[in-house]
Amino acid sequence: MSDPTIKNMEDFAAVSGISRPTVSKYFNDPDSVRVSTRRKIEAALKTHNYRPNIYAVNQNRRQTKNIGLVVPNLTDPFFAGIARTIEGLIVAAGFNPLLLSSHGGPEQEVSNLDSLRSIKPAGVLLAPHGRESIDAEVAAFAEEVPTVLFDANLDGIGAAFFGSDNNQSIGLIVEYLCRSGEPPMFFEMKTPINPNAYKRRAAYIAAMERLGQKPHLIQVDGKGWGFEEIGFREGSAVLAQKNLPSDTVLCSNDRLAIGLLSAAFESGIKVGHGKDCGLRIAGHDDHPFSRFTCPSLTTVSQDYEAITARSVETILRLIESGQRPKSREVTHFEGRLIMRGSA
Amino acid sequence: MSDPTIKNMEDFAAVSGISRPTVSKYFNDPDSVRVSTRRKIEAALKTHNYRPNIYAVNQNRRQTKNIGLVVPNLTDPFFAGIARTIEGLIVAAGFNPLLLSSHGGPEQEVSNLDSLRSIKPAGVLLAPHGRESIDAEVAAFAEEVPTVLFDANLDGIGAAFFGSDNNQSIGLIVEYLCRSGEPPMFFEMKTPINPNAYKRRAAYIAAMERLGQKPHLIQVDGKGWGFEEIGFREGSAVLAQKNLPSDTVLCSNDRLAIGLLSAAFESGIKVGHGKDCGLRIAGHDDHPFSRFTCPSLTTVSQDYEAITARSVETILRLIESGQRPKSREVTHFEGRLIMRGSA
DNA sequence: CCACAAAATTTACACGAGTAAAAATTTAAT
DNA sequence: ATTAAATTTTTACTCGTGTAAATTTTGTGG
Repeated sequence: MSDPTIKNMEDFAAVSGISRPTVSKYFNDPDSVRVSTRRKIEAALKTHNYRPNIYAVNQNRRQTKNIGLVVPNLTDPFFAGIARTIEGLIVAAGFNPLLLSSHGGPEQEVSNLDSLRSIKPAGVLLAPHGRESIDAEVAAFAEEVPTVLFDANLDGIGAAFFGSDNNQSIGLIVEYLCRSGEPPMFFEMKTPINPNAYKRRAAYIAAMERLGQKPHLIQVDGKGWGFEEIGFREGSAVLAQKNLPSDTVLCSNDRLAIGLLSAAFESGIKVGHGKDCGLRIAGHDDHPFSRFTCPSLTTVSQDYEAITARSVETILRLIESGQRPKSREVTHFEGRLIMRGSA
Repeated sequence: MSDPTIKNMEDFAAVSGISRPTVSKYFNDPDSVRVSTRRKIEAALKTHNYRPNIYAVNQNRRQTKNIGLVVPNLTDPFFAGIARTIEGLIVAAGFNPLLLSSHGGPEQEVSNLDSLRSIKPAGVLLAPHGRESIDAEVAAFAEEVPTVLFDANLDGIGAAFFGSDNNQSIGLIVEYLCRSGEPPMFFEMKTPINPNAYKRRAAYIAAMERLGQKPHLIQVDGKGWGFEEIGFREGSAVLAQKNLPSDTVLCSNDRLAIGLLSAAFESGIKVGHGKDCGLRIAGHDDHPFSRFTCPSLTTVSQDYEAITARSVETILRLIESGQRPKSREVTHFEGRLIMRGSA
């Protein structure tokens, strides 16, 4: 199987009885050679187990087959799931995904983009942190490399954006909560790390006002990605004060809600929409674990199939066409209400 | 900043006033050149923003600076956390981590190793699925590339293994559960996907017998990595039958426990060690979310700092020495009991 | 069998470095 | 200033593949 005599394409071409340039052509597109020669090559491939040296290939190709994929935090199952899906789509398209996580924060996002630069990717899919401080660097990168943003938008940066319609999704759940009980307060971090959080805050306020309700923001301290911890710690403090204007809490995301759920449990407050419940809690994102909280979490699911599919399609089209799109496409997909036990 | 006139090391050497071979030397080890020339190069670097072409570099270097990191499933926050830690250590050592997840199962593990082959990594850290069907392929890979296994051991494969002492950790929690209430039943999948599960099963039986208790295995159906779902679905069925020999359940891992916790909640069974509780549930792994379940989950934490640190150290030493170790090092780290609300 | 198009071969150069050997230069020590 | 040691420069070759141009071979239709 492994043939130490075959060190390069030259050797392999020899044993397969085909000239090297034709073999090279075959590896770039098996269908570009005559079937008879293709069969010869593939026969030789079976006995001799050769593969082109990736580094030599990429040094000479005008374009690599690499597509970078940068997510803000792989430790968050939401992004892990998205990454997995996107990776699959990229592989299916015959490209090579390169997964990077910016869990270190915006600085690491920049450093990730820098790593990608040396890989010379054909394109990049980026879910940005969205800090003003680094937006300029992201913009510069997107000028050099075809880049599609997803999850979080940065105005005017990248060739396209695909994400959720926070306005619609938050509106959806606010309406549901108002219809089915007391109007919700909004539980969030004072200075959220996730750019969508700001949109959700605004969407909450807008929805409440649309419904003739007075918005009530509960903005807690805490930084970083330890949302459950923050939701728990700060939630415990919030629940301790007894003069809250509502018994319903809409959390900026499911992970905060999971922490708050835990805080309520520890505080002996029963959560749910039963008569004996003292608190309703809802989230946003339909986090993989939110089906299994106690009680299960009412939330809004993002249409991440659409987001991933369209993002990949777009970057592939961009790569194939080899040119910038005339206009920047911005698409927000609608969320779906997921009613469960907690609200 | 970006200088279109500088296309390669030749050009850069020209503007920095240093010869190309010396510049090359600098990039391979900045300390290998005289300080005066280093300063010249670094000055030029600031104005001209050049970096060596990775593909050309790797084509000619005897060794790449790439270290592959393969985990069974990045969607599992436990592995996501480990991957993050290991990535940091690899970067700190001046290497370039390449993260791959085998969520597709053993077949994808093989395909991941195959992808790594073309990257020609200096070394690989692998947390294997451990299916007999593919062990041979993993073994073959480990013969070609310096490989260290972690999390799950495969007999005799790879240069070293670092993982948890399931025997100790399961013994620990079984003893605790026996001491503090009814002896536990063991809740697990009939045919687990995770190789550690088999060790834990055996460890449970051994611990129970050591304590003079009769082991009771609850082996449920289900396949794949949807542990919470399996724990919930099958757990609901188990909890429905009222003639269980014990009110205490030790789950093979935390994610199953999370599902079971959810099942208990839905069934109206209160979980915990209070007098009014009908069920105690414990897990294993100290999953990032298990602090926030309701009630919080009693479990055993793996010493994953030690596992990650030693794994990285070992692969680095292996790479540096450039030779196979005389003997295969196998190290099991002890777990720590994490007592919380659920048991 | 001929003509013609399609595909393969031959030849040759390019890519962007690593690296080795000999010659020239700089540095530090005497 | 002299000398030896340490660096740098010069020169030249290597790695493995992409790719282009000219030439030859193969396959197809009439």
